[in-house]
Parts: sequence; C-alpha cells; structure tokens
Amino acid sequence: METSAPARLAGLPSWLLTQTAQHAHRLIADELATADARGHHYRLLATLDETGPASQAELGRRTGIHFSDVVAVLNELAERGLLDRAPDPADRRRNVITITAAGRRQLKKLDRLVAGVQDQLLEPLSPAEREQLTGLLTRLLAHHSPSAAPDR
Amino acid sequence: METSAPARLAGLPSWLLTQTAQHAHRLIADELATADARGHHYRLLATLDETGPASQAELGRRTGIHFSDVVAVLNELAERGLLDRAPDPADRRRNVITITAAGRRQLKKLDRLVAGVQDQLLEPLSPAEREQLTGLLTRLLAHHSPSAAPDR
DNA sequence: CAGATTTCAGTGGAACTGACATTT
DNA sequence: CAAATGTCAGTTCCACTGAAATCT
Repeated sequence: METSAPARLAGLPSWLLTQTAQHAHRLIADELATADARGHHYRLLATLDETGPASQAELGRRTGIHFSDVVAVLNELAERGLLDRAPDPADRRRNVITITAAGRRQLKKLDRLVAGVQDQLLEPLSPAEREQLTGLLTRLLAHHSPSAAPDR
Repeated sequence: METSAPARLAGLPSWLLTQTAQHAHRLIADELATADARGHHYRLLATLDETGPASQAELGRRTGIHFSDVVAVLNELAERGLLDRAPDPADRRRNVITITAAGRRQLKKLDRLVAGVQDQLLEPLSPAEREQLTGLLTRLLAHHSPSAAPDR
C-alpha cells in the first residue's frame, strides 16, 4: 500500500509514531475481532479484573475511555454476558459494574491474543531493543499523560 | 484524564505505541488547525512538492491516503487555492494535480508548525535517545510496510 | 441549589468498502 | 472486453461535545 513516503515525513518522530501505531492498532483489532471483541472491550475488562467492581464514571477515569463511550462499550459487554450492571444501593445514581466468570474467561483469551501480537509487532527487534523501545515510550507517555506513573 | 492505566496494559508495546501516537496526533492536529489544515493536507502538499505533479491515483499511492479520501482532501485544498486540478490531455481519465505558489507557502508554514511539535513531543528525551527512538521506529515501520525503505 | 452520574444524540478525523461512469 | 481512473455514498473505530434526567 504505502509506496515510499515523502522524505519530509519519513524522519518525523510524530509520523513514525502514528504510522507504527496504526500497524499495531490494526494487528490488535484484527486479532481481537477473532474473539468478537474490540480494543475498548479489552481495556475495560482488564481494568475491571485488576481494580475490581466500579461505577461507570470510575471506569472511564481508569481506562481513559471517554465517558460517553463507556456506556456503549458496557452495553456490548453486558449483551455478551461478560459483566454485570447493578444499581448501587449506597448511591442510587450509580451502576456497579462487575466482571462475570465468563468475562474472566474471555479476558484470559484476549490476554493470549494480545500477547501474540506483541511478538509480531516487535519481530525485527532484539530483546534488548524491545526494552529500549518500551522504556523510551514509557517515558514519553509519562511526560504527556498527567498522572500515568504514580499509583493513585 | 488518564489515571493510572491497568498494569496489564502499561507494559504492552502496542499500548504504549498507540497511546503515545495519540498524543502525537493530537499535538499535530491542534497545531495544523491553527493554519486551517489537517494531517492529510500536509501529507498531500508535501508529496506534491517533493515528487511533482501527479494524478490522483498516483497521489493516493504515494501518500498512503486512501483512494476515496484523496478526492475529498483535494477538494478542500483546491477550495483554498493551494493546488490546481486540470484534466490530463494525454489521458482523459486523469486529472493532473499541481501545487500552486500559495500551496508552497502554506506548506512552508506547515513545515514549521510540524517541526515545532516534534520538540514538544520528544521533550523528555535527550538527543541520543531521540535518535534511538526514531531508529527503532523506522525499523519497525520498514518491517511492517511493504516497501517503505527502498526508493521506488 | 451545585455537583456527580448515567444516558443519548451527534460530530469529526481517518481508514476502508462498494458501486458507478468514463476512458484507455 | 478488462483495467485504470475519478467520484460518491456509506461504514467502522476512536475521541470528543452537548444536553438531559436522576440523584446526593
């Protein structure tokens, strides 16, 4: 598809980042699609599994998924029986979202698929180079995302 | 916005890539917006300037912008007087697209804006680290994009 | 009342698909 | 005829805006 990109772009970090990210995104999306899932599904299930039941607003904050989109994604996950949505008796504005057993099984499956993609993605790099890359990117991300580093 | 991402994601190269790319993309888009332009505009103008007049199909191939989208983007650029669209007398299926003087001026302006973004983006990295990063990304991109490396 | 939460309707950029008419 | 070209309509995914209803 991509013939040779204009020289002006080829050296730009922002271009390199967005292009490689696009490949990564496509690899992930294709892989997740084989399990009837999308990127947001994985994000949300992983967060639920790691940090326990939460309100939808909380989930939005934890995943970085936009507020309005959380609703739609939760609908899709609930349809598939991967989570439970129950009103919070302590605060009747809230829904408490809990991952189900089926949700955990699905999450494990997605974990495997996603792990496989990392290998495809980083194939041309040596183990040391892979660490270099993740290290550099982690620092970039920490710099640009307000509070990605410290816990809470 | 982003509180702490789930640990499962935080170490994933694909996650790091897509997240940092998202920041890059937003920085670029915001910056280009100040000049009434978008990412596609810059790509197309840069390609036109570097490789000369071309048909729309050619431009699609050279920029990696999807065929159908080239049409729309060219419309926007033509509206702004940044390029000329003329029927090719040699092949009446084709339009020949040529960048105008105004287009070149705009391109120079965008060049400056884009260059400025690179600094913001890589701020936390030393010059040596910046080279490491672009080197690694370039190799990833070459691996995943059929023919991004060799000329033609 | 101010503020948080959930929900819905909609926008916009970008990648992509499918169909169609014209020309080679 | 098959293939290439330009055009248009529409889809998907993700990020985001705005507004409304409900509850604290």
